[in-house]
Amino acid sequence: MMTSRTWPTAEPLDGVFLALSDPTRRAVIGRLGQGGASVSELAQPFEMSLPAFMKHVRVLESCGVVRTEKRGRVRVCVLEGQAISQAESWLAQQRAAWQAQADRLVTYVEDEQEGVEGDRRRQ
Amino acid sequence: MMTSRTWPTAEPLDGVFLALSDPTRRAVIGRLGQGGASVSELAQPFEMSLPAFMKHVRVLESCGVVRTEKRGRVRVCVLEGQAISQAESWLAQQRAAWQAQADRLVTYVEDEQEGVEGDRRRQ
DNA sequence: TCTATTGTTTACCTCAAGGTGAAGTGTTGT
DNA sequence: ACAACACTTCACCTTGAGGTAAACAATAGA
Repeated sequence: MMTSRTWPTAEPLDGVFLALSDPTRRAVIGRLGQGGASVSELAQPFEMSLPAFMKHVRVLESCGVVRTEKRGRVRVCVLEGQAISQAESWLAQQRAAWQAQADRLVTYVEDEQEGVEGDRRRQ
Repeated sequence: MMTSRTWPTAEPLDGVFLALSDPTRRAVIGRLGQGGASVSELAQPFEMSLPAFMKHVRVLESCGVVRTEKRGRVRVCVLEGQAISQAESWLAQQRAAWQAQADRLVTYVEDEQEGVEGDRRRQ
């Protein structure tokens, strides 16, 4: 229940990745990649009540993936590239570290293999 | 309550991003970037019961981010690069689309601005 | 063989996520 | 003025995520 934790809860990436974990919200992001849109415009493809859909918008907004602004009675939503970029570069870093380590492993195994082959030749 | 949905629930990315939304699990991924480790080795830095930690491992495993294997009494965990790569490229795609559209917008505004300046010159 | 180590299972708790319907608020267009 | 529109708020429900404690394997090492 997170009574005591080594790191402060709710780091920025928590929210971004949580937001990305829902297909509705990923679809919204995809749509907003083509340009801004109103809430009802965004909601149109989904079989879901408006209040439910608004929650998704709020989730996207509160983690900084989407910025919204009220113009008259319509709320306009636009993508905010920075949050997505941060998530992307975290992933890139992890993959790079993993790849580097995997390469070292392969090199090590190849060296071992050479050793074995050497032994075989020596037989 | 997801009684009816346009897309099938539980797409692969759902699980991966959900897994990434927890700081404990991100830390585990970071650790596994340096190479494989046993569960208790991984759990050591965390103030958390072992069963609780095992759940995190299972989450990482069931979405394909981590592969585990039982050797004797110890369960060895290793990173599986593919799942992370897929998440990464989804994000890269979204950012690219957003950037392309943002660039088009800037171009459009610049053209408008030139028009205005032209009008100003004509005054 | 006995004991410590390393998980694993079980039962349980709490809270937040994602959804609903119904009623309310503020704008816009006629 | 007033009807239609585009949210917004409210009260509520169900499920799953993340955590606990305690008891139960199964393997490794002395």
